[in-house]
Amino acid sequence: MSVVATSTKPFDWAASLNPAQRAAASHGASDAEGRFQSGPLLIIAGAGTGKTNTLAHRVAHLRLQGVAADRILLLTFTRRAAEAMTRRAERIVQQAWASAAPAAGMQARLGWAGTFHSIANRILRQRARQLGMDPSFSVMDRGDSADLMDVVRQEQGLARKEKRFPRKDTCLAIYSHKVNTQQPLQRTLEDSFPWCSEWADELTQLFRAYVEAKQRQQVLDYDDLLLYWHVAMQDPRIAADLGSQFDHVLVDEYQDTNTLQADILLALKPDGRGLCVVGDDAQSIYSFRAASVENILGFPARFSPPAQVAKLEQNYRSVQPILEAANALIAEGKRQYQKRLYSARPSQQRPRYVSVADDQAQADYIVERVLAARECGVALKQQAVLMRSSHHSDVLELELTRRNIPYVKYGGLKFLEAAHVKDVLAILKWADNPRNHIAAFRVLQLLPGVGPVHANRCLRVFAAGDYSWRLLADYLMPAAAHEDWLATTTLLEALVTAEQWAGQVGLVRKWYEPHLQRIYEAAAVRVGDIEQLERLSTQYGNRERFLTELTLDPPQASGDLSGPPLLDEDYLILSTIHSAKGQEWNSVYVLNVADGNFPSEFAAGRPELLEEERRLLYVAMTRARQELHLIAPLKFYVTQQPRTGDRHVYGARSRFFTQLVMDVMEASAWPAQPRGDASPGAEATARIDAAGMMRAMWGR
DNA sequence: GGAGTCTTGTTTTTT
DNA sequence: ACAAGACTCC
Repeated sequence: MSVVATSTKPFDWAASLNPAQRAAASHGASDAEGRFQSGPLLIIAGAGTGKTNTLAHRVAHLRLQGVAADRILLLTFTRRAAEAMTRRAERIVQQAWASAAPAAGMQARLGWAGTFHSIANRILRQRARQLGMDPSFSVMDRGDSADLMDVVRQEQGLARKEKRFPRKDTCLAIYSHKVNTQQPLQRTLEDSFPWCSEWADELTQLFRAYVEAKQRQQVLDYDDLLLYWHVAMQDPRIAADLGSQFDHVLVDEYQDTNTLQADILLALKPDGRGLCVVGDDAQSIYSFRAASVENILGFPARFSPPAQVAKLEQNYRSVQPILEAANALIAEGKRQYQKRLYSARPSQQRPRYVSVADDQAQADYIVERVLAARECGVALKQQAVLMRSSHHSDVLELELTRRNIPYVKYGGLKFLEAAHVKDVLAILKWADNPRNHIAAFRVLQLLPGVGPVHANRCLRVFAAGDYSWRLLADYLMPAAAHEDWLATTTLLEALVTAEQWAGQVGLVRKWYEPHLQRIYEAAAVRVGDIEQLERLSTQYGNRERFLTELTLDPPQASGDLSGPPLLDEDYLILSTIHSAKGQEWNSVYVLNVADGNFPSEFAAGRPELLEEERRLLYVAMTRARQELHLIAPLKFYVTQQPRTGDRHVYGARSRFFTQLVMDVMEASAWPAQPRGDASPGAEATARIDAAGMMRAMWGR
């Protein structure tokens, strides 16, 4: 049955789209039986060109052409993006229906929208039996995965080698990179972890044991979600079955997918029919997560005839001078889909390249400009400070706190990484999956007098008793822990037998409070976090969902210690560039634009990484609507040094700022008036800090 | 075997 | 700055 309302009614579903967007959104046609069909499509959507709007319209178009909501699969990079897109599509569909009676039984909400990882989670739970796995598996976050890796690492005696063996986080990063790129381990080591390449054999052994440990405990890490999905797709029957479940598969941020994800898509839609991917190769910034730009560059050629390519170049976000600077920057990059962003919004103000003396001056400059902009009516929320890595804002954060300017920071250390939050989650995870060794191990060591040895012994007995909670309660703990052990097993019993989810976190909080007081100095702040966790928990239907969703979609922001501000409050945005993807603000300030940071010193010497650094800066610049400030400290401090340390480097100008790029910027120094004899005046915009470079030659 | 103290080494970015 | 590991004392 086909439901087509658009042709007969005046409502134009695509009224807000330009011709290029409209073509992309409506790509395809109904066949003789009225079924909407489309060949593979790649939409190259430059920054700010209305990508979300276009994709939402495409979804809406599919719906209006009669494609059922549960036959569309929408894969996005974050949960937030999926929700935004679904909501938008829904609104368009409903507007269309308002002007034409909807067919009975049509519902607007998309059933399958989310990140690759969360969709994998759903599919795997549905089809676990077919894959010989238990549908009640737990999903481990990064921290837990690293801890498990460490346990295995210790067991294998790798920690006590003559020469230093890579640490747990590095091991996990190597493992993850290897499985996501699907290349031989040696290749991963050479390409991305050259300082570990001598350990290939030991790492192979370690990873084998790590995989076995995960299976024993019925836990999956992030990578497993993709890996198991990928494995499932190798089975022709499952692949065909799943492929026919969806008529249309849409993928957002395709430039940041990895080969594993590309293979899953290809197995889902081998001939590309119904497949539509959207992205911008110029914004590919996740190679450390094994994302491969080649996915998007090579997409058309994976099909025959090749996929159609639609290009969106009209930018609706930024004023023209910002785009000129961004275009100039990216034009110097290597392989890419050529495009030139343009905008209808003029401005007399070029992006500013501001030289400042050091970190503190950088913070002062930003505070001054932010407050000035606010006086002119630009809310704090409309301004964002972006940085390469999370700790770059340390000095600025101090200054903001001192001046009472509220802010929220995205990226960097998260809520879930705090020890006390992990403690609370650990006991919930244990109750949810008795075999979860990592969670149990953590819980046991909270008890006074119980360290790794007792914890392990207890867990061995627990496993031998086939994970019987009853037997566990009888386990004899050291005397110091007797009382707390009773409380703990009572709590576990209560959690395991609880009929409903409501109240469980409350029980845990009461149990945990004395431990918290005992373990931590300033417990008050941490109590607040636990309460917040409790509030958060009420939004989920049951324990497993809560734990899984929290792992797959952790809270993004952390404010200062007073907790996240109320929604109606105004606050400044601080964000890593990676977390700023897809966002936009009126004024944008980019921190530490100097060589060694842009590009990062770690990228030096590796051309592909250098290109990614350029794209990273490009992403940062294209977040700005009206005003863009790139701040270049002449001297910036090296991190990871004692409080009194004075290690710093004299930042040469970033190599990305060639003459061509500088020509479309406005260079200045701040403060404008020299503060003293040695402070940089207007001449500080001189191209080279020769003296600094001489010193920098000799290291720190 | 636990817990507290000293020493040493350290690659950003995150689903 | 910070965390992991080694070392020491109970």
